[in-house]
Amino acid sequence: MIRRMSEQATATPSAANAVERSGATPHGDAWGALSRTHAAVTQRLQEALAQADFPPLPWYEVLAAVADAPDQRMRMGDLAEALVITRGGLTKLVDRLVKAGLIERTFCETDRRVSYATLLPAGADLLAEMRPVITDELALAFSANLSDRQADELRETLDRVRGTACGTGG
Amino acid sequence: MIRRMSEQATATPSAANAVERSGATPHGDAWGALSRTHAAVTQRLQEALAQADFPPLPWYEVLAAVADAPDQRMRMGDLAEALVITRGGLTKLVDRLVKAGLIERTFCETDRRVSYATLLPAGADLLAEMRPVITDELALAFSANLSDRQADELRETLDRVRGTACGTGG
DNA sequence: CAGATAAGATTTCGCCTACAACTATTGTCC
DNA sequence: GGACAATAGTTGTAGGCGAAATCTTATCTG
Repeated sequence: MIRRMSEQATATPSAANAVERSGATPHGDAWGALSRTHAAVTQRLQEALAQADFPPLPWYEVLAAVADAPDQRMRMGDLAEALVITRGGLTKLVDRLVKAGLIERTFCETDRRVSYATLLPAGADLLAEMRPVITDELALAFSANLSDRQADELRETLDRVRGTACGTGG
Repeated sequence: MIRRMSEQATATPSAANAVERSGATPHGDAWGALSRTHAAVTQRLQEALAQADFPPLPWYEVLAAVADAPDQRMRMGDLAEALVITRGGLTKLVDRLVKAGLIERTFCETDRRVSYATLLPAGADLLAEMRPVITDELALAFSANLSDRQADELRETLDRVRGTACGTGG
């Protein structure tokens, strides 16, 4: 592990004094703000859900995504991509929701490889209860500070960044 | 678990048809963009580090934070807050870095409760190697799409949101 | 139609993180 | 000065997530 350490650790000790501060660049700062803001808001959402005795945030994300999809169902792969988690992780996440009776697995008849996560009434009802909690917290964090116009600009800016982060090859 | 389900699931079945789309609000959209962008960029950074045979992203964050601190050392609690992780989690994260010889634990003589994570030369050198990888990826994602001025505005906007998310009590 | 290749999903495994309980030190109040 | 609360870190435990291997089904090719 860390093969480069033994190579360079003693080779360039002067580097220790020449460390550039990452915060020196506007982009590094922007990334730091993005990262910390995401963490802070996520924490808030999780706390709010826990306090109301609701399931954790990933459950909400699954329910919300599936509910917004046509026929209130989504292919596992698409759902994983939407939540930005791996398919393996999603499989088990969906397992828990199925066990809780919130969604069910349905299967495609034309292509028997694909399976859907399909919303159940209990899931829709729970989602309806959870949404206000999330919405209120987001309103507190965003609406309180940003006009609708600003929020929209923020969204657009972030989407642009994400587009590059996803599309452009490394 | 999920006590509210049994209460409401059958009580308000009509809610299933009255689900509001979270994407309908500008703030919900902004949050979605923030969340997905963070995930996408994080993934990029992790991949870039792994591809260069470097330690994972949290290690970089520790090294960067400590390197930027006065005397290149930070109290555990402050470090945990800076990284937005729990103190317990940080203890073990620091354990790994100590074991790898990148940082060391030092202690405060005036208050013997506090311990510092202190940068070692090997850590500084490794950081110097890792920084370009991170910087390049961030430049790709941010500089390519945003002017310095836009990046700065983005940072300010996010900080404002974060301020509310942290400060306002829930 | 048989074999090869690709795509979708699941399973196995191990690491990492949060949560809660615990220890040790410091501060406060009477 | 001693009891109690508060603060700083660590530890023990459980659970979630990612990486890679596996299994099944589709599709392509001769």
